[in-house]
Amino acid sequence: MTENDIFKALADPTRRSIFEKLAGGRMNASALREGMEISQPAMSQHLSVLRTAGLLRKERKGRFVNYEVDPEGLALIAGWLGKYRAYWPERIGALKILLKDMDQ
Amino acid sequence: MTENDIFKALADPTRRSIFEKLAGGRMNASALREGMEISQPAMSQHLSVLRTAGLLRKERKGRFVNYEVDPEGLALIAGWLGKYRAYWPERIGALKILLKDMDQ
DNA sequence: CATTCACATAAGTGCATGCTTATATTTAAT
DNA sequence: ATTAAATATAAGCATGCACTTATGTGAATG
Repeated sequence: MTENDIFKALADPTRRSIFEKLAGGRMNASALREGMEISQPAMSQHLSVLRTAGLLRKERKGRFVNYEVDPEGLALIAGWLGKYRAYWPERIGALKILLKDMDQ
Repeated sequence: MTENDIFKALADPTRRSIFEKLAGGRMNASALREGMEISQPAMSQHLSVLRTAGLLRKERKGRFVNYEVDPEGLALIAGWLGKYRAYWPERIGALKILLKDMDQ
């Protein structure tokens, strides 16, 4: 779970799609594949990369495995972004919210 | 200047180092190379990737070319991070500590 | 207990990517 | 004008990476 793992994991558009899907709530690997035109092994490999990076957690549930967003990874990105705070544009709402939360 | 360009650009540790150096202020390509053990063409190529991604701006100054952080790219990352705001809060405390440590 | 289902792992393949050396380009200095 | 300095581009190469097919593992169901 390093900065490098995270950025490499997110460098792939398919993995970002998977991550985005999971932002909607926990889901198993088969459900994730629906409407994604991706093979089962490919999905499994992508999930492994995202998990190793600290962006996802997994939890076995019988013969299914549920995946969910792991805030640890997001915190690391936020930390990285925080280093460049001096350059954050004023107009960015999301950042303003982040900034506000961090200042408390 | 797409989300994909940005994440791919940041997936390389050398490029992240270059970007971090530039966070300290504008600098030309030769100055950036100092203490980095990287060839001139490699640096030029990295700068090109970062610029295409929208993470850097360039400005010719005589026979030097100064590079500086472009907030546009950071805004895009912030926008991406913003989509997962629902998962931020629990970790904001740790993030605050992280940022505090980095300020020293 | 045998089969089926959900998922993981192994091994191989083609393309992307970061490097190299060589050369071009642009501006400054002599 | 010539030369030198700063940077960019070209072409080739080696490694990484996302995919494939095939097979393994672990759990439910009949």
